[in-house]
Amino acid sequence: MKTKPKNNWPVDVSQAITLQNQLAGKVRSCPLENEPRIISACDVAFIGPIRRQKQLVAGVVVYDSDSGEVIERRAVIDAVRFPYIPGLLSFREAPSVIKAIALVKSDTDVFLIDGQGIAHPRRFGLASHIGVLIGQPTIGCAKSRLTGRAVAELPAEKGSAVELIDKEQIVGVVLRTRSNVKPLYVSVGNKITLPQAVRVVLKCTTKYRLPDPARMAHNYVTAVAKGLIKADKIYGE
DNA sequence: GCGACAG
DNA sequence: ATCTTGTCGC
Repeated sequence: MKTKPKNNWPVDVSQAITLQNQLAGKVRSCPLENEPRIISACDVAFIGPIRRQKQLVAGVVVYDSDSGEVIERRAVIDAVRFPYIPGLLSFREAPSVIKAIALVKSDTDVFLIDGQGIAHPRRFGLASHIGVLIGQPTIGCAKSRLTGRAVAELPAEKGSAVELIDKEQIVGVVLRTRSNVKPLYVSVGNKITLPQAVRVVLKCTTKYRLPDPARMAHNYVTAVAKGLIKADKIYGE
C-alpha cells in the first residue's frame, strides 16, 4: 500500500512555535525566474455564527494577469482544528488551504496569500508556511500589521511604499494600493524577492484596495460559506 | 506587569 | 474571521 503524503500539524502552542523556528530555515527569497502571469489567490471564510464556527471554507482562484480572467477556482470545506492566536495563524488556516490548492489543475506562477510572509516574529507567517510546504513561490499580502514598523511616513498616493523593519531587518513593505486608503502589508512568502512581490501585487491591483485575484478569492469563499456556491470537496464533519 | 496582536 | 445600518466622500 502507498504512503499518504501527510503533514504533522501540532495541537500544542509550544510545539507550533518550535516547528515555525525549524521550518523558517527553509524559506528562500530567490528571484522568480520568468515574469509571473498566472497568479493564484487563496483565502478562507468561516461558516456559521461567531460562536459555532466549527467549519471553514478554503478556496483558490487562479487568475490570468494578462487577460484579467479567472482560469479556475476550487474550494473545500474543512473542520476548524486550531484557535486563532496571533503569530500562529497558519496552524488554523494552512492545512485547509493546502487541500484546496491540491485540487487545482492549472499551473501557477505565484500564490497570493491573505496574511504575512516573513513579516512575522519568527519570520514564518502563513504565506511562508504554505510556500515551504508546497515548494512554490508565495507572496504575503496582509490587510494589517503583525510585527515591525514602517521606516517612514507613507505618502497618500497609490503606488507608494515604505520598508517594514523588525529587529534591524527589512521584513516587508507597507504598500499603498489605492490613494487615501489604508495600506497593505506585503512580504516575501517563499521563492520570490520583495521587489518582485510588490510588483506582482501592484500589477493585479486595479480599482480596489485588494489585488483583483485576492478580492475574487475573498468573494468566492464567502459565497461558499453562505451556501450560495458548492464546495468541490468536504473534509471536516 | 503592560501593551501589541495576520485572520 | 464574523455580526451589523446608515452615512460620508469621490
